[in-house]
Amino acid sequence: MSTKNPQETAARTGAVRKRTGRKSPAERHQEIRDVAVGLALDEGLAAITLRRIGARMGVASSLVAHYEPRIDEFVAATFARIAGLDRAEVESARDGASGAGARLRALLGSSLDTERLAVTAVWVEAWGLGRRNEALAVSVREEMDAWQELLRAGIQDGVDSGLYAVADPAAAAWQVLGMIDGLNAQALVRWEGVPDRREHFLEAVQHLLGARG
Amino acid sequence: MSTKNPQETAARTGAVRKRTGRKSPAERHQEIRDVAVGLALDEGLAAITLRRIGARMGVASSLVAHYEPRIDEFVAATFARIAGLDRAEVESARDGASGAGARLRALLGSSLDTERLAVTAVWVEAWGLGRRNEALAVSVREEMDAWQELLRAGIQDGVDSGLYAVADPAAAAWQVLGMIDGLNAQALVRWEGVPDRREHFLEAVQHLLGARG
DNA sequence: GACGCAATTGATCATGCGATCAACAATAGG
DNA sequence: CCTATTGTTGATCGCATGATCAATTGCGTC
Repeated sequence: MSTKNPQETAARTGAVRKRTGRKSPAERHQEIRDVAVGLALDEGLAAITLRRIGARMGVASSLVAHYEPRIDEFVAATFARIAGLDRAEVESARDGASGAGARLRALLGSSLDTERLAVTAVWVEAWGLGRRNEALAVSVREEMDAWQELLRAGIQDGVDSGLYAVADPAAAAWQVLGMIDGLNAQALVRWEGVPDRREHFLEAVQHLLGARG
Repeated sequence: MSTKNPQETAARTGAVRKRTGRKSPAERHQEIRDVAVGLALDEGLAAITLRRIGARMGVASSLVAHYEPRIDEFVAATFARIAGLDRAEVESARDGASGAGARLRALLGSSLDTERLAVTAVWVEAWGLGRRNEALAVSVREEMDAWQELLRAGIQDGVDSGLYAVADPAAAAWQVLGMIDGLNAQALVRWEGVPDRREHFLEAVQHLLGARG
């Protein structure tokens, strides 16, 4: 870039940027990313198209293409963003508790929160779409790894505290992750008629981890 | 139908039906259904389009449309067929064992069979597509209900035999189904690096059902 | 062996997709 | 104030989808 960023000049001159109209590249790019996240949460990953995003933000589809030239990778990036933010929320729920046992329970409990339904829908769609979008498949695997590590660390803490007796925390983490994904996917289709989801789940995990007492 | 079925006449006259060329409506319709199942297993539910099916069986897409006028319902029906056939296989595995405990183990074990990967892919895609295909969503719910009933009956048998102590077999069945779906979906993305899937799963279920001993 | 029913085809319409590019216009910098 | 940069548009291409329909042709029946 040989010219200075318009925003820098605006800041220097104290000019007020019009909210409508032309925006700085960084601003516009971020707006596109944000709109894509909202669109995916509202209508699914499949709704992420140049035209739908452009329409939602009142802009030509070609402008979206200008900032995101390869839609496949943009879909993958949007999935990663949604999954990452969601995971951060779950981590934050965990950090609200103290003690290895309570922390793991908070983690597991919030992972089954029905508020996460929209996110689960995105996950399920990503599993299916990953079949034909390699970039997305990569993002899905990375995000699953991150979740497994999150669970593994929580389980390991419990083992270190003498709460659990489990030979292979990593394997147990995969097992628990599978249960979380399955139960959430199930809730996506029928959230009714399956009482005590969390209760039974936590109990099953306790057994799985060989909880003492 | 005022005219007799061509096949009846062919049978009477002993004529040999040409494999290529014109076929009886029932024959053609069945062929279309079969091709759709194969296509979905090979390339996913999303591959079920008038043109893809027509191309695979060397026929005009309009002929497929003639027999299956609403593609959404045809996708739903194809999913139901795949899921139903798969479930029948799992039931058959169960019936190869005797005794409530062995039968349930056979059921659960075959449900995690890696040979079912293609079917799992169809399930995952159905969960996602069901969001915009109501007929498919209905089929998915029906098939999930059938699975839950399958598991519930197996668990109930165990309870009746005094093998398990579980207060609510129906709720336990949902729980186990969630675990099956989650672990299978997981295997779809990464079948490697997750050892002892079946082993740990069966163990977790034993605990969940309050197995004696 | 001719007739007529209906299985099958091919063409066509409207829609939506990603991608591309010349042209336009808003804005920063001199 | 004027110019150069560049954010932005609108048009267009090629492709795929579901749907529809008149025309064709294979085949059973009389």
